[in-house]
Amino acid sequence: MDISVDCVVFGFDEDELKVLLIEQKQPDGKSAIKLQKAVPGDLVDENESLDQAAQRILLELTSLKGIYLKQFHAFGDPDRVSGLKDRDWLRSFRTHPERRVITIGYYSLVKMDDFNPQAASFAAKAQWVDVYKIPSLAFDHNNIVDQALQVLRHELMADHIGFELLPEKFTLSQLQKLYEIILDKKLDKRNFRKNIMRTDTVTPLEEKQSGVYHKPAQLFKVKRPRKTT
Amino acid sequence: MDISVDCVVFGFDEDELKVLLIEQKQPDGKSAIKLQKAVPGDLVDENESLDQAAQRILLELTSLKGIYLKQFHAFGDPDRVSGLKDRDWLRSFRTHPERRVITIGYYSLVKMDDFNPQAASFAAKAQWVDVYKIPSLAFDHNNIVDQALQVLRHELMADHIGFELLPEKFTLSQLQKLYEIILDKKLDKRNFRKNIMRTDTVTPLEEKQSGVYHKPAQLFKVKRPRKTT
DNA sequence: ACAAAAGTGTTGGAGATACACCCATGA
DNA sequence: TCATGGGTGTATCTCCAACACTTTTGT
Repeated sequence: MDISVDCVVFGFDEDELKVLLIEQKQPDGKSAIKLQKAVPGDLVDENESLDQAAQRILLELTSLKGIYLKQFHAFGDPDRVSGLKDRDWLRSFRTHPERRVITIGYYSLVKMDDFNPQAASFAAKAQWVDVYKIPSLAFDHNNIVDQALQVLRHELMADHIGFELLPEKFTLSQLQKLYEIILDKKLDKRNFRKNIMRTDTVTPLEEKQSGVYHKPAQLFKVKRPRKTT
Repeated sequence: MDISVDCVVFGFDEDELKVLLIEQKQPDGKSAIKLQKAVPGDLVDENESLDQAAQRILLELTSLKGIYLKQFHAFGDPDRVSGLKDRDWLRSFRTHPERRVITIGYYSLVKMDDFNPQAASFAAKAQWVDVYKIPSLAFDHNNIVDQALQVLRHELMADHIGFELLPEKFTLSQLQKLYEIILDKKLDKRNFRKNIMRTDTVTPLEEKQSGVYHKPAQLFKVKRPRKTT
């Protein structure tokens, strides 16, 4: 049996919660394979831990280190790879195409700001897709993304990890919008601010927004160093 | 690489929260191997899902079906099997002793009442151990048990799964004691009862305790059918 | 009658919710 | 000066914590 790791990478662009999807790689020489979109993932190497494998995948794809990354579930149905297109792809791409693959799901939070500069280098193979408009994906990846989103919602409330998706400097309105989009419901502005302040994870900078067409907002940064798994 | 499933089986005996431990099997013919205690587990078969593997292990060991069972974490450090004794055991017992093994951790809740009748058949190889007095275990099983306990505490509060550890009929005092032992802190009797009643998961039976040396307690049963994963 | 656990309500404080107006800026 | 989002406080209610005495049974 083979073990792989799949990473559901979340990003946020002021307006939408996004997931990073790749096109499956085109096997050399063959071109008759129908490619599908998928979540980035790879087989675990002989000498790396699961966490390391997830980091490696993320690093190869985004050139970013020290990103929030967390294991959330193992997917091991014998028929999780059952689609015809999935099997075609495996046959032309894997050294052991018939081997069963069990995958460990990770989810990851990246600041799209840090990310975009690098985008050109892999733009052809990776793209951000609105989490609420995900197309049909390879293997059982739709299921994996769904579960990742559930876990993200839960951990957002429990551990206030939302900052991981925002730039270093952010306004409370941006933060609130992030919460609203992830949780998919509206929040009260005053109560939201009280709550965030009470968690004591955020400090105001000596700096305000500029160049906006309305009263400029106070900028904040995260207080405590953030966890990286 | 091989995949195994390990089950941390919790039980409750009115007084202590217990974990089911087995002695590692003695390989035929060889007797120089030092055996250690471990959590029950086995390699995943070619055609079963992870959940099925966990159920199979539990069934073989306890003859019980329909038990609460939940995946909680994958353990995949390349050196999670590093002890000398662990390697000795693998060498004499596994067909591919040097293969790396990644294990998926499950935890399970059983009613020790249902369980005890069968005990004789495997008493030699399995035993209940107080979760707060666990000896040194094989592989990384101490770590696995610790994490299972953390998850159990969390899910007890979130989903009120405590009933799974009690007999069909139970008193509120038993239930409270269970919570106190799992959470490792005392609870207020009146507040506890209010809380449980508010969850609306429990109904009184037309029956009371008997044969006790004090005021007999009302017996309750679970209201909603319990989940089995 | 006594020992042992069962059962039962109230009060005070903290946290959650609901809600509306003035402010600073760029156009 | 106007349009736009930024920023702020209070009243109410619900939830949680603290706390002590009476009841029923077996011995």
